[in-house]
Amino acid sequence: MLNSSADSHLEKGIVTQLRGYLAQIDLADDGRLPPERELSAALGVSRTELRKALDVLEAEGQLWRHVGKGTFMGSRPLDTFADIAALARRSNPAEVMRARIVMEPEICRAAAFTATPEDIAEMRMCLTRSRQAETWRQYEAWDTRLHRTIAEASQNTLLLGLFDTLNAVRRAVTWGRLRTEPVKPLPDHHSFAEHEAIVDAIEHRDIAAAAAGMRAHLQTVERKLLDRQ
Amino acid sequence: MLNSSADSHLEKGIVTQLRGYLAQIDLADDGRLPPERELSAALGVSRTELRKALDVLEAEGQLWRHVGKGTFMGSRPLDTFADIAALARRSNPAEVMRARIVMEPEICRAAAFTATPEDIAEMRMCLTRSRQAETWRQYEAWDTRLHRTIAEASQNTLLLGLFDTLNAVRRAVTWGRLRTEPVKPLPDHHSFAEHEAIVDAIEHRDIAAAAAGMRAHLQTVERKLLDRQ
DNA sequence: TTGGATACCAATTTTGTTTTGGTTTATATT
DNA sequence: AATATAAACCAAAACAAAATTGGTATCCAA
Repeated sequence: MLNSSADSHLEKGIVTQLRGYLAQIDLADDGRLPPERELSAALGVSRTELRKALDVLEAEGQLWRHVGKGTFMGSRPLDTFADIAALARRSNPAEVMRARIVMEPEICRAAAFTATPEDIAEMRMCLTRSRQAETWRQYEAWDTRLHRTIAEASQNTLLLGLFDTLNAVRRAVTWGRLRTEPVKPLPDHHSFAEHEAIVDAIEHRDIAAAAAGMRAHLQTVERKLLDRQ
Repeated sequence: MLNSSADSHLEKGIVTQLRGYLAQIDLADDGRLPPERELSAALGVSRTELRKALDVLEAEGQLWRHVGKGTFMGSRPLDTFADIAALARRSNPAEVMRARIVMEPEICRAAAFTATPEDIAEMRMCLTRSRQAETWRQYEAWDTRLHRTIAEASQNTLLLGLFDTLNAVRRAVTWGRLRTEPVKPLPDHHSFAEHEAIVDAIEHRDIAAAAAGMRAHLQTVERKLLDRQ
């Protein structure tokens, strides 16, 4: 009654039966299909045979499975590493600057639309404090706060969240050589004028100038950083 | 509400008592101090009075509190919400589209520089598969994969990480209205031609066209999304 | 040897309970 | 009248217990 060809035919039969079943049911929003125990009962096959059929479909890339989670149609979601530490480990200062140059000018453009007088007042305070800074640490604190205030002013919580993530990675990334420079920021430090140009542009609702100013500023930072001045 | 001198003297007494207590105990390494109910008993003060004293210290920035968590010494950690769920809760579809329009065109520009032939081959496969899609679910899977392949091709792990974060938020955000559209993507769906224009630009190393194509594509998506209904 | 039923495992999700800061209300107390 | 106290209640968060789920091994039968 049974031979090898009949066996494979039987298995293929279950696979096609499963294919039909999957095509007919409309699965949940996340593409999850019933647990194996239910599915085997619904199809009238043993769990062992069902799993063989699922193995085939998984090998074809039509579905993916995970213990405790379930079985899902489509391709396995790629491991999205939102973990700051993991990101910082794989990244480097050059990438951080690239990412800043991608994101911050556009965030700044949005901020020029939506910044409130309070936002701008806080930006101006950051400018003043950063000029008064007695140490590089203080300067960086006010610089960081200025950039974040601009991101806040965009009034887009998602962009702000992405900015924060980027910032956290920036802090976590290993920068190798550090401030060998003069102990305190000199009055003619390039950032001062650039920062003021940016805030001016935001205050005057000059969208293009705001974005361009931020881009120019970050490119200067990048150049100073990578060229070793 | 103003206090008489006698009242403020009393309250200050509790505040100083609390200060002494906090100086003497060695708190856990997370800076957490005992719950209010314990603390009030330990100090022999009613919870109401203790809370007034804690209000003072909190206003001074010496500690911060959060329901369910507890009371902690030091300054409240800057709420850098890299947490996807928290981000999704505060965000909305409009912000997601804005953020995509900010990030993806620039990522696409970078990809046009650095994409390998293998990257481009995978993009082309995504194009083909998305055209063959029999359901919206399948289409979206290949659409998502195309966009991520482009992000991968930028060869910037940080930008890729930010892209993944954005994508995770996109999936988690509540979209309200759902597919009322035809059961499967029609052959003249706008995305097909737009996607192909983007991949063509990347393949020909046309940096500007790649960025512009992606921007145009996402703006079309945004328009379709927000205008209708 | 093959297939089926069963039990078990570890990862994960779901559910329920406890804890915690915040708030209100009734009752003394002065 | 003003205010402190105690108690109860709330929602957010943490914590713990239970139920699911894919993966695997075992035993049994055909």
